[in-house]
Amino acid sequence: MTKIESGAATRQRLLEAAETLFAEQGFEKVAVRDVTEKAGANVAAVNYHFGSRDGLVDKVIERYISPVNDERLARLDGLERKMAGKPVAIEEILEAFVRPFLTQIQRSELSERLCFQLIGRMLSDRVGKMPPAVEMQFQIVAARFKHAFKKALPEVEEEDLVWRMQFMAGGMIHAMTMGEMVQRMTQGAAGSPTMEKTLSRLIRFAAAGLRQGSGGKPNEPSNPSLEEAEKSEEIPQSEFLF
Amino acid sequence: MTKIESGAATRQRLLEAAETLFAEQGFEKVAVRDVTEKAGANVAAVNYHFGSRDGLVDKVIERYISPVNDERLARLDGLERKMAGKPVAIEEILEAFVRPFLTQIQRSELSERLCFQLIGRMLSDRVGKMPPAVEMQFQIVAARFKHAFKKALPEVEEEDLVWRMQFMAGGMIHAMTMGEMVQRMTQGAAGSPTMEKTLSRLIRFAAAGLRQGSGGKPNEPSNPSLEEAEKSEEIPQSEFLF
DNA sequence: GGCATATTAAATCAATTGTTTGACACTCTC
DNA sequence: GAGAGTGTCAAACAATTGATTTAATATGCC
Repeated sequence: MTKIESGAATRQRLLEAAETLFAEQGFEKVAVRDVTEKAGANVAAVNYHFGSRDGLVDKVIERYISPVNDERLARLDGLERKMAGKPVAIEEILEAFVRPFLTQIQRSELSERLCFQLIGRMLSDRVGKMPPAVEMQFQIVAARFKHAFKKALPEVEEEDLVWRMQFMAGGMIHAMTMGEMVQRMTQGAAGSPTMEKTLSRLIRFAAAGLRQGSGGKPNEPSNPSLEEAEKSEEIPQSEFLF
Repeated sequence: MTKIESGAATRQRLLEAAETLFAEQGFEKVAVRDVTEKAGANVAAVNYHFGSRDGLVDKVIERYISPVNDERLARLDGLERKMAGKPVAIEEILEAFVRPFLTQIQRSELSERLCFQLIGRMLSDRVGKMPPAVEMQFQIVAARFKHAFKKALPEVEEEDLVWRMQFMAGGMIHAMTMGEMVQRMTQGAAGSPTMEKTLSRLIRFAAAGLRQGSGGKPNEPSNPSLEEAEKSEEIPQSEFLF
């Protein structure tokens, strides 16, 4: 009687239940039983379908982040092809970097608010614990966008640029994470004109911070004797992540 | 024999052990037993000294955040007194907002890296779960700094300003949280000239983002019919937190 | 129909969790 | 030196955790 729905149905219900619960309570606090109960499945279902609790978490993350990173790269590809060697405008790079999240939010079955929170949690709580495939995606994304920014801002030295990108990413993540803010942002019902406005606000903010007075003098003398000491010592693998 | 050290000694050891463990593993993952074991105390010690596990967490947070907020307000007081009614420069407001964290890092017994991570975790994982006293501090800090920024940027409308401050805070928090980055940042041994440099980088980035082309035209028309609909509907308590 | 496979349900496991208890030791006061 | 007050300790508690096992049941292929 209860088995009319065969195969992937339960798996799908588990994923959706997990997404909601993870968004609401975080990845750590929700128990396997909470997920299976909400999904109307058995406790063993998670372990059967995903191998383990961590397997479920990884799948949820992958389903949400991978399309975003794909779209990021696709958009950047398009921009660079369009410019044919010329540097892409900073605002356009930023849009290619951030807008895919809005695409994902529209694609998701979750409410905007929950979807925001879910992605925000992924980007803040799960740094360094992403599934390997996603981790590799981030590497590529980071490298590609750094390259694009470097081309658009040739006068900014690399270390500076990396930090500015880091601040930019932080602003983006923080805007997603903050519950109150998100609510305020997503109150505007359906099409979310407020979400668009927030996106453009973020882009303007980050663009200004990235170029910092367009030209940008070499950014203060600063004694290079001390800080450059062990520059290329560690900094092994991951460029950085976001 | 083992009881020579009376009273507050164990309490102190518990706090220090907890700080280290929380910094390394996060507030959720470390068990009471981990703390007591590292502190060389009994399992019951945490409940005896702090009432509960949450009590310990709150105390750790309070010890680290309260002095920061106090210094923030004191610095802003000083700046405003100095300017005697005139608006304070954005860079100075930002420094009053961020530098107290560096002060706290120097004050702490933790290594710079761990201290950074600990504060970063507080600001990202524990939003909305701060102890009441700290929560109230944040209210005041947010209001005071918003007022100062508003005065320094009279042409920026309030909602815009709030978002820009939010992005700024996000960049700051993210910079603290990112492990790799922090390591890279704090490699420069003792006096941490790199930390100073990072601070000034953050300030320059945020200042540029906050003012966005100095003057700043009213920031795109944008249809006000849709978004202003339910402006003063919710948004009850906390301004926002960081 | 019948067999192999996939999927569920119920019960159970072992481990870990935060917390509590009651006894014991120490310090200080009267 | 009796006794209150404060810390500490080993032990145990009840609850929850992720995971596994066992048997029953549905599904697909021949």
